Amino acid sequence: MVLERALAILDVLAAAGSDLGTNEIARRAGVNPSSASRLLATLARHELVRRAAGTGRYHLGLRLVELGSSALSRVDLRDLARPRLTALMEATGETATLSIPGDTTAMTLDFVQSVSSVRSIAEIGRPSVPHATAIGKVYLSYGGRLPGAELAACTPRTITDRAVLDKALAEIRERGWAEALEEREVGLHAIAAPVLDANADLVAILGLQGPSWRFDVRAMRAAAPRLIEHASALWRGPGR
Amino acid sequence: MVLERALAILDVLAAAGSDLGTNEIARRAGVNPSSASRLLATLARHELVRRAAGTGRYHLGLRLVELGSSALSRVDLRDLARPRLTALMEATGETATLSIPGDTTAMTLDFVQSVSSVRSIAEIGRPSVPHATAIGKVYLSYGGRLPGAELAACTPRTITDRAVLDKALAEIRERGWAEALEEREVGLHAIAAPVLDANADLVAILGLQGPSWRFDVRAMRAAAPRLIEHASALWRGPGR
DNA sequence: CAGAATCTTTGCCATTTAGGCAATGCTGTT
DNA sequence: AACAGCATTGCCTAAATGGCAAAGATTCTG
Repeated sequence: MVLERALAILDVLAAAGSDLGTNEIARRAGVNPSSASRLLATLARHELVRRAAGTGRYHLGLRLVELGSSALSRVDLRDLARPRLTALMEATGETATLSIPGDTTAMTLDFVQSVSSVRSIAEIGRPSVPHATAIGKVYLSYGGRLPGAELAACTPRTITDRAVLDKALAEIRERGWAEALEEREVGLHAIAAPVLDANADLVAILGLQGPSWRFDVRAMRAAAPRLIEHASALWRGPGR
Repeated sequence: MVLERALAILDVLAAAGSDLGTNEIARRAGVNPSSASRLLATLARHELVRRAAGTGRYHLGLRLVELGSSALSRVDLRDLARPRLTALMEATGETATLSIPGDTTAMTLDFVQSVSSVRSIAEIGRPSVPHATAIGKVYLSYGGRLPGAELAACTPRTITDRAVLDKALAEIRERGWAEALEEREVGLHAIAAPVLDANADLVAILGLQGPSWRFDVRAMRAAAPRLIEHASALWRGPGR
């Protein structure tokens, strides 16, 4: 039970943009201030959180950077995928991403940013919105479960109907790649393709994303075969 | 108490190179297997750890990547330092690093890798050995505390005598930069300089490192003024 | 292929520990 | 200067924990 609370506190701090005080944390995490105080003291002792020198407010600690980095480094997939991400970015001019499936969503592991001055941003450690992104739809198509029943609308074009989504997922399985047209963010287009292992289990997802005016439907369709090629080659990749 | 155990488990998993089973984790973390089993179940529920599909063994989970990334992003110092790291790397040809001080050591936040084929490796989220690295010595010189009394020898050239170290630290404070000559790793030379805020508190550390045959004492001395310049300019940097 | 040896999980129970309340000491604001 | 909000600490009860032991599952070995 204490773990849950500690986790809630960490989540609150992760979600907060700025440093927070004990009471504020307690309120947002739904725990008693006294519990928060004690938990924070323990967390601080292990540097999972850190209090700012002057204000006494808390933010996430460096130990988490260490643990996160350790969780990342386990996945040597990144080393294998790096050259492919670069190749994809150079071929299309758009940002290429590598994600891996988790229990509830897929998460960005690595990316190669577009060199264009107008580029779409990617961030390591950012989870996908399963039903509203190309990566997320690949995740759902190949075994990912959708926890909640309701589909939140991120933009006017987000798929919010379960039946429509299921149909799209089936299509993706057939075609081998997914697209998302301004479904998570207005002005952002993306495609994604699964990396499957010998058992046809989903081990990773390659994605491409760019501004909708440049990375339009034609560009997406044109890039898809190359994306699929790299994705399917990734598993067989060097040494594996 | 449960938090400590959970942390111990995470540490074990972070340290382990490969996935581990419940018993093995319990043994290494010094907890009862039954406790480990229950703790792991809780941790897995929150995706702090994840069990491999086939084997049932555990490794660190993606949530940690998210939290670590969140802890990192808080520090917009990276954005400020990026161009300086690049400039330093281009001027010297060696790997430039940005670290920030924690409670017990300094940690690498960002780096720009040398373009030379022979380059020294850097890694985000790696803590410094305080007494055996240039970065660590800057950390100690400007307020960092040294927890343990004993100084472990990483190489034959590591400073293991407390008095010698104290003298070196005093010198660093005077001179404004630190050096490490194969003290953490044979064949690796490094220098580092503090980034101080208005109160002369240590907010970050810039470092340069390279192979000893190329980044020799002369090259280090030559690079030092430029490093100091960037480090002291960083705090005043754009917008701040 | 069978027996053995681990490994993993779960029920059980005494003990420890956590969590809420309330009180105290602080900090910063009007 | 008074006050409101914040952070911390005793205290006590209730609940979660951790060790033991046993059962189920899996793997190794002969």
